[in-house]
Amino acid sequence: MAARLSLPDGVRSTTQRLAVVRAVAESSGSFTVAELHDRARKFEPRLGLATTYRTVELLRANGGVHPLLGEGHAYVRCRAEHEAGHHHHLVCTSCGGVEETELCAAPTEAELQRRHGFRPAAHELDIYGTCRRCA
Amino acid sequence: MAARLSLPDGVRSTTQRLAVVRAVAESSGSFTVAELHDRARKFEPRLGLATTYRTVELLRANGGVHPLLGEGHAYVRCRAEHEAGHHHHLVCTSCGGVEETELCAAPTEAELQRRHGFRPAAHELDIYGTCRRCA
DNA sequence: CTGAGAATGAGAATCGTTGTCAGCTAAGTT
DNA sequence: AACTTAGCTGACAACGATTCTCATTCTCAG
Repeated sequence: MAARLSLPDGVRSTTQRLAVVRAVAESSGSFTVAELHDRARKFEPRLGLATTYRTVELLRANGGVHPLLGEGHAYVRCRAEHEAGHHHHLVCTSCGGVEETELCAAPTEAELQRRHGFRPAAHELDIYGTCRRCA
Repeated sequence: MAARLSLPDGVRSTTQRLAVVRAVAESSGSFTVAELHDRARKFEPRLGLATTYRTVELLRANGGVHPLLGEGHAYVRCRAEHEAGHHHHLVCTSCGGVEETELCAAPTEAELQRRHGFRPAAHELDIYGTCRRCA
């Protein structure tokens, strides 16, 4: 089931799309579509921003890229990367500080399927409480 | 501890802000800032959209409201629901729909204490994926 | 009660994203 | 290899959500 980073079947393989795929493959962490556009221009300088959006949407539908919560922008991140650098947030309600943790727990895919017919792709967990310093 | 739905300390309590807080308190599920603006106008018809945005930002910083990954819109939702029935959200990245679930999992308090010295009080889990209808 | 400065409404400005359309091109057909 | 045509593309207009500006209003400490 390895959703390898590639274009979906049935679409044409153009230099523009290949440039975007290559840029995603070379990127780590999360990035905006505009940043991706810049990077992909190294491979195909005539690449337009609209085409970048269209290709990102293709990859998203194909599972190669993930939408992320951002600061007003639609951030996106390579799926493999998403599974690697997985982390959650510990938010201190006293000082407002945010810490990251790799501790993770979530309902299983099987459970979500059975109870809700829902196929999970990603999750976000924010834990609120009191941090060490404020305790 | 109970993060009651209220304005942060140090800010002035105006009828506009109170109208927004009241509208959030009465809302369930997710909503856009524009929808919130409409609802809050019942209490304060002269309320402006910009002020609604400003107040939502106050509440967000204060933990009263939570941004969700939506269809390009910034969804927010009331966090006071925690006191009623504990539940989490299944957000469909295809149609933007939000479903509630009682399925719940989170790192244990013991683990959080040991690894981070963090004392958890509440948590939020948003699961993103594909809903039954969009599958 | 008063003054200082915080908060507001209205609407312009900004910015990310999507739509439009004439021209271009991949890829199957002959 | 040339032909055909539906799928793609870039440029830029359009759009909608969010933020900014600023003159005016209002809160609240003193």
